[in-house]
Amino acid sequence: MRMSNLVLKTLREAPSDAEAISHQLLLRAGYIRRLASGVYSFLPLGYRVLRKVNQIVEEEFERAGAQQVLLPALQPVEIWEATGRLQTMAEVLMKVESKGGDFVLGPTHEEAVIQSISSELGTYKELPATVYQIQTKFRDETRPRFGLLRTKEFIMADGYSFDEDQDGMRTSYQKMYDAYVRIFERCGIEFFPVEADAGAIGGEVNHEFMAPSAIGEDHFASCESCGYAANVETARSHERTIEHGDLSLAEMRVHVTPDAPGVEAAVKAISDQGVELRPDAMLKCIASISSGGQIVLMLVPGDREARLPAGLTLMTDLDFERFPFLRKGYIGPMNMSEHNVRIVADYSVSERQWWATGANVTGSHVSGAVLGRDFFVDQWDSVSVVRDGDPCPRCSHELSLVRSVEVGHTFQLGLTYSSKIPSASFVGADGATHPFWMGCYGIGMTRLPAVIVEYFADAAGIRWPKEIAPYKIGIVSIGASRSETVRSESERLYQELSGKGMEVLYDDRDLGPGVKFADAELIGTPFVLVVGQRGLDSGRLEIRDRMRGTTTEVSLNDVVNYLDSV
RNA sequence: CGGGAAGUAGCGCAGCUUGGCAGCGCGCAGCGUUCGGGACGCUGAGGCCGCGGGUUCAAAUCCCGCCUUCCCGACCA
Repeated sequence: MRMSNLVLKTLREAPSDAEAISHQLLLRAGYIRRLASGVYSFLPLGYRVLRKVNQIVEEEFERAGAQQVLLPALQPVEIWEATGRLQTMAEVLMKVESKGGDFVLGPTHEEAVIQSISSELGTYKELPATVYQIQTKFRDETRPRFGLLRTKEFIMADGYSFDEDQDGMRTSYQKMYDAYVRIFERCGIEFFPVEADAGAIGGEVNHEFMAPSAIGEDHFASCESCGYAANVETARSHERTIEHGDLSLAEMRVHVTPDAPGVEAAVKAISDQGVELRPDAMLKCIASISSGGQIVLMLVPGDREARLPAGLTLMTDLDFERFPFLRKGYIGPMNMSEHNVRIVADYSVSERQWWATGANVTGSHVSGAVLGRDFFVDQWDSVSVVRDGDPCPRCSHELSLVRSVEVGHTFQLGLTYSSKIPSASFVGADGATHPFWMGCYGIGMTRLPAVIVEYFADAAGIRWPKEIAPYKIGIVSIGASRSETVRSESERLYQELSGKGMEVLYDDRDLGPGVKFADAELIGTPFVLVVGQRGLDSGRLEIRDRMRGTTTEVSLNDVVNYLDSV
C-alpha cells in the first residue's frame, strides 16, 4: 500500500479526551476514530489489525475442532425471557423495537446459539460439537473507558461446546483452553489464566485470561512461589491457627452512637467518646442468607472488604424486616446463637484481641468485644477480599495483586442454560432425552489490540508484534522528489517485496525525512526499510527493527531476501 | 447512579474575571525554497464560540435550563 493512497491522517497531538496510551496512539496513528462515547470506527490500518487477530483466532479455534458460524446480533426478546436473563442482565441489554416485535441487541449469544443449532445436534451420535463466531456484541456500559478497552459495541470471538456428559464437556473445554493459550502466545502479550468468578453467565469451573496492564480494570492475586493465580473476586488466603482473645481484658462497653451505621461513621462516633479506634479494630458484620435459608453472619475486619462465598446472598431490606433482631448498620456477633445465626469469620479476625462492633441495638455500638468471651465463631474461612501480602492459600507465601485486563474467559457451563431451554437437549444412547453439557468461550477481539499496543508501546509510538501488524514492512524513501534514483529504487523494492507476498506500507509521500520517520514509528510496522541517496551510494540500506530498536545495514542485493527471512 | 473537570476551525488551546471586529499553534490548499529526524517564506480556505431561553443598545463573555465528553467511584462474561 502506498501511503499517498491510504485513508489515513496521523495526528501530532491526541484529542484531549484520550487518556490511555493505547487510546492516544491508536487515534494519533490513524487506526480508529470515535463516533460516540464507547463507539469506534476502524480505519483501514485498524481494520487490518483486527483481521490479523481474527485470523489467529480462526486458525486456533479451527485447530481445536470448532466450526465457524454467524449468529444474529438482533435477537427476539422471548429467548431472553426464557432464561430469565432479560431481568438479570437488564442493565446492559439494549433493546430495539421493530414491526415484528421487540429485539435485544445481543450482548452475548448463549440463548441464540442454543436456539439456532440445537436441532442439528438431536442425538448423541452428533455430539460432541463446538461452534464459534466472531460477532459484534452490544452492551449498554454505563461508563465506556480507555478507548477500545471498554466500549458499548465491540467484537468478540465466542465459542460454544455441546457434549453428552460432564467428561465430554471437560474434554471440549480443555481443547478450547489450549487454543486460548496458543492465541495469546501468538499475540505476544504476557497473560495468566486465573481462577475466576462465573458472574452473570453462570456455571462452575471457569478461567479468566488476564493480561497485566496499566489500563486493567481487574486485579488478580498471584503467588510467585507456587503459581497460584485467582481473580480477587474469588482469591482466598491461607488458613491460620486460631487463638482466642485475651479473656482478662476489660469488659465490653456500650456506646450510644446515633446515626452512625457503617464502619467509618461508627469509628468516628466511638472515637469521639474517647476510645482510641481505627477501622481495622472495627468488626464488620455482613448478614447473608444461604440457599437453604440459614442466616449467616460474616465477620471481617473493618478495613477489609467481605467476599461473599458462592451459595450466599446478601440480606435485602425485606429480609431485615423479617428478622428484626438484626439491626442493619448496628449488627454485632454477640448472642447470635439464640437466633440460630451461623457465624463465619475471616481468618484475619483471629489476629486481633479486642474489637469494636455493633451492639444489636439501633444507634449503639460496643467496644472491647473479645473472641471466646463476648462472641464465638462457628466456622473460620477466607471470606475477605485478599490484599497485597496476604498468605497464599496453597503455600502461604505472600500474594501480590496484579492489575490486569480480562482478554478472554472460558466457562464450563454444565447444564446452566440447557436445563432452562427445553430444546437444548439430545436423545442419548439410552433412548431418553438429556440436556447438553455446555461450555462457552469468549475473547474480546477489539480489546485485544488495545492491550497489545499498551504492552509494547514506547515513546515514539506503537510497536506491533509481526503477527498483528497491519503491514510487516514500512519503506521510507528520503529525498525522492530530488533524486530519481531514490524514487525508482524505492519503487522497485516496493514492487519486489509486494511481489513476494510481503505486506508493505510504502511512504511515497513528498515529505521531509523527519515526518516520515516519525509516522513510521508511530504506526509501528515491525521493520522499516530506509531508502536514501546515502544508502544507495554505499550500496547498503538501513533496516530498522522497531520492536528491538536495532538497525541493520544490508547490501542492496540482499534486502529482499533479508526482509523475507525475518 | 454519586463526585470532579471540560465543550471556541480537523487537532491542541487562548479569549470569559471587567460584555464592544472570533484569535494563536499544528494540520489543510496553492506557489517557491528545502530534504537522513515533525525545515522555511509568501498567499489562502476553514467557525451555529455545544443547544435553548433570558438580561442588554450590544453576549463566546453575565443569568437560567438542557445536552455531550472525559476522569474518579459504584456497576460489569
